[in-house]
Amino acid sequence: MSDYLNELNEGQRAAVLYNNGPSLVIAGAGSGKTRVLTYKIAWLLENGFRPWNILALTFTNKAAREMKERIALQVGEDLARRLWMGTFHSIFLRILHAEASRLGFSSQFTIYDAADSKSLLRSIIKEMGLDEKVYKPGVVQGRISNAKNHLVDPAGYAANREDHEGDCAMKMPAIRDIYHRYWNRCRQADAMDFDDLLIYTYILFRDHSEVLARYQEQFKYILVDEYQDTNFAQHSIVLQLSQSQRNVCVVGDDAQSIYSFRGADIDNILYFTKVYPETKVFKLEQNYRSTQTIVSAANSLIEKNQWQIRKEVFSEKEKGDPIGVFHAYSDVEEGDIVANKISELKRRDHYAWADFAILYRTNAQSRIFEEAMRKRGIPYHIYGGTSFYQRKEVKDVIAYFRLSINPNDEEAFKRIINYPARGIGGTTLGKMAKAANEHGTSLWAVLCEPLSYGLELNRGTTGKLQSFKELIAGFQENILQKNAYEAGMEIIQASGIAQDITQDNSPENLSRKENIDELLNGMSDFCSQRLEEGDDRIRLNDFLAEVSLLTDQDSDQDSDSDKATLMTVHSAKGLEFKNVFVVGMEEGLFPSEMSGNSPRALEEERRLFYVAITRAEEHCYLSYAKTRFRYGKMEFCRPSRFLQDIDTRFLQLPQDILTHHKIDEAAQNFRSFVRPAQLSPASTQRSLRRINQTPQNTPPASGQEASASGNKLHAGQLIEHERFGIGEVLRTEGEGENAKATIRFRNAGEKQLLLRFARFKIIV
DNA sequence: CCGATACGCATTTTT
DNA sequence: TGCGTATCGG
Repeated sequence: MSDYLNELNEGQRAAVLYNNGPSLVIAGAGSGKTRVLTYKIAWLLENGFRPWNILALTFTNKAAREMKERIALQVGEDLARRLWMGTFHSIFLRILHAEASRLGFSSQFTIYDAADSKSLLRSIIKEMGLDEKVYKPGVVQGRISNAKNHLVDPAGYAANREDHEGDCAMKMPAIRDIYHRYWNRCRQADAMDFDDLLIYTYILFRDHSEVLARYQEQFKYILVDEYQDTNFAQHSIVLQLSQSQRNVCVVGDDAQSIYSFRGADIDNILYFTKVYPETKVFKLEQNYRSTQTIVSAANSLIEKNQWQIRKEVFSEKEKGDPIGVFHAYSDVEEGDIVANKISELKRRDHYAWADFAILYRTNAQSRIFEEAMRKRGIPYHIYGGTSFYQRKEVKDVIAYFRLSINPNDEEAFKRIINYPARGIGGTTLGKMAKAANEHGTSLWAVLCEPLSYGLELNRGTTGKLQSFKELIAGFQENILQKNAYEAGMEIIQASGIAQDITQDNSPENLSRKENIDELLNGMSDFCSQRLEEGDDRIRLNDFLAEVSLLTDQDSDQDSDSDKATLMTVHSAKGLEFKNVFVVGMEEGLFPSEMSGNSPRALEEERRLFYVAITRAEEHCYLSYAKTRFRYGKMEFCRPSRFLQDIDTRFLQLPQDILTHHKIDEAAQNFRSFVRPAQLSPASTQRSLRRINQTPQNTPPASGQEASASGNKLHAGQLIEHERFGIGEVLRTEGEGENAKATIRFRNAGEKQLLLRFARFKIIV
């Protein structure tokens, strides 16, 4: 028996060793879930299962890659490589490539990304003469995506009264027709969108029992990671595949289900035991990541949810410090406080910058923290800009690749017909699109024989179309003889892209060139890596298949450098940091106002907060601001209701709450609240609640002491500035209109303010 | 066909 | 407020 079993705790070991039918592993945050999965696979490999008999599904390429690496350490490269391990989408793509003909697709079908699919929908909406203001492509896309995630095809959608009534309620009765057209146009283009990879896999198995039987036979053991994030389609396919052998192990944590807006259905995990009544349930409750205080605080929070699988997560690490709560006067001050705290902690406890993360609910919040960090020279790194493969120049190049592999790819066609500019404009394209639609064929077919589709073009245009056609036709013939890198090189040169981006040395062009070079480098790496592994699938179509399911999260760019991390709570899932700051803890922001009064949506927000807190290993801080700029206006904010969900025994309320008390009295705008210093937990809870009852739209220090010219300031006074917070007056100079004061703010440093403009009130 | 200006609109986003 | 798209003028 392998020694690694000794590295597991009792619960983990039981989960690894059980393989007599379905099992559900409820893995609390930080409980060593990945460890269980990897050891379980290692164990299976050592006990008679062949690697190709094991199917392991994840949600991200990164998760799959990391798990593969860890398994390789246990059982060796050779075995690990032969596992069927990957994301739902990539594994199903592999299956669909092999079985495409049964579904009426070619084996080289294109994958439409979200932008392609939106653009196609936009064309369809226009063609149907519908108002784009009413039929917003994004909303329509959401409806269709949702239908597909629930395995509803266009016929099913049209037949479903509920769906249609929903559309009508949104004044979009034609969605079912759009869906129908969209479906056919994708088939016409030999293209599948991300959701199609799931629904077509389901259809394949549903309608071709011999195919299903073959895969059921092959996959003798199925494992699924992050099961709480599966949607109905994914859940259904797992059931299809596991039906006969019933060796399926799903792992997840219902408390971390935060992707319902993308179709994830928490019920899949909550009711898994209803689908397979003989399911053995394992709970991993020991947290190896965080201090006891952090774990207890998180427990006390998630307890408030009603839809969940109860569990007792505990930690045996040290007790640790309470969770610090900060409040700021403005969003800017919040940034200052957090940045200061980071500097202070680093100095005090000798942390690396990379030990810090700032987590926010929305990307829009990042800017303020960036500025605060930059001001202090703290190196940081932001997750979640436009990813590499979404950059225009990269998409353009890839569109050439796509069209060369699949000439029916309409979106690729539209993208490059006039890039680089070759004088084929909207008018011509419009004529072609009209002809293609009327004849139910592709733009490419029209391009090849413009005359037989009755296109009226002048001679110049005909010539331009002809040469574009020849360009692409040339690629189609050539590129499959070459490897991906050579093919890519040729296309970039021959298409005129290379010339277009080297025309001048403008900074944008330089960066575009860099990106294209990076793409080429990636292609070269792709080829050499596959060759090394003895895999000769290194042609352009192979590259495309891989790259279309890749996202930026996968490229671990400058992870080696020591930088603090700024990201949304969503993107922090699965990560951990020594010190975590969860910022913007305000009503309307976190929880988001979009969740309204829907209890289910609110519970998801609470789970999101749970995810945020449980990222922390040693210290966790929460902060909120009283005012915040949103949509160009200053808004008043109340602290998040979630702050009250955490047992105050685990909180360290604002240290300067005394001063705040004074301020609020002085301003007579806020009700005073009990001093927390000498309070029992219960009454502190009450005091926190009082904060929340602060009238929502109370103006701040509405002018009476504000910056009127008669206002005399003198050194030693304490003031509260609208944006910089509390500060002490160091000195004043000048008279009347030119009167200035130098003020040392607690969190914003020293500032010189022209009193005529400064917005503040005097505290003492 | 490209640039400038206007308008409208705004969570979260593993594939 | 600030960006991305829509439309118009050169």
